[in-house]
Amino acid sequence: MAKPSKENSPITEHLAYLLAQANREINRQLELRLSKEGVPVEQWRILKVLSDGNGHSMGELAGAVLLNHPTLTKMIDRMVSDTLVYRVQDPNDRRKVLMFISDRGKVLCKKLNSLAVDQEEHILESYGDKSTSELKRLLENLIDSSN
Amino acid sequence: MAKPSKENSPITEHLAYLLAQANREINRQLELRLSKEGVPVEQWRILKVLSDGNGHSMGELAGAVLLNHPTLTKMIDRMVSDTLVYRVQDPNDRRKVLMFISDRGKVLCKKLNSLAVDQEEHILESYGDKSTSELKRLLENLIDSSN
DNA sequence: TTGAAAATATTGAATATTCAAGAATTGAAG
DNA sequence: CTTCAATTCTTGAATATTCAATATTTTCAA
Repeated sequence: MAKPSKENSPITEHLAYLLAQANREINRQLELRLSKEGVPVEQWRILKVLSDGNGHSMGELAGAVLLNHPTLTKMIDRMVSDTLVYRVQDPNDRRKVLMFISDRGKVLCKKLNSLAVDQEEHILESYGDKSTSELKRLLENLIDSSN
Repeated sequence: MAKPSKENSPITEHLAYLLAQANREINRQLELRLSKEGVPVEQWRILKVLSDGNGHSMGELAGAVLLNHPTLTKMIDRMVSDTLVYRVQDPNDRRKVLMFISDRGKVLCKKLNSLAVDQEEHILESYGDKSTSELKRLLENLIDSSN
């Protein structure tokens, strides 16, 4: 009897693959909803983080919304053109730029939040309340243990 | 006392966000290992799927390795240049192209598999055996329930 | 205080991905 | 049969992302 070796196990059994697959699917669904407002998922993330009303530096934002620094800069450029957010130089550290959400951004963010909540509720229905919260817990732990 | 409304919950509590964050982190780690052989994660996936020795059509492959069709075509072009894989027209349906792994591809795939297994073992150590298998199970269910 | 190193954000060129259109083949209805 | 729609893959142009280099400001040690 051959020993079961991980090297030969199908890709569908790798955690990295399962995460990628699940992420792709859930993200696709969310994308579909947000496209009603013509906004990519990343912009929703940005608006949501900024909607606490505080100024957030680019570096901080990049980490929070899971984007590389230059990618974020260019996305913010577009959002500034659309007057959803605006830049202010940090008075305490002039290397930094603080990002703020505009009134127009707040209005859009509300609409997007409700579309996103729609999706979460759809997941709860088909996947179950218990599984969902258990999955969230495990993901949080995984993220913590990876730092 | 204000009602706790999902619309205002921080982004870190959304399943879509947790999945994206976990995926990004685990993928980053895997990327780091595979970079030892100078191979992107997607190419490892392709080689792994093809390493069953059978021919796989482009459409089938695209689904299995989580890539859009045109993106896969261009990645396969590179891998053909590197003689890791090769194309054969499907004799039963000449619209299709069957992809096969080459001997060189097989050798590379073995090295990559062992790097990937290293990572899985590293996760098992820091995150735990039980959590990992439970997380995998939940992810599989989520994926199933999304179809 | 000054000068070198570190931190922060942006830019431009190189790469990669995506969208829409095209080419080839098959299926199937009339 | 034949023609028209559907399937499969590729291509080219438009977009987006990334890498490396740059500019600015701050920090901190000498």
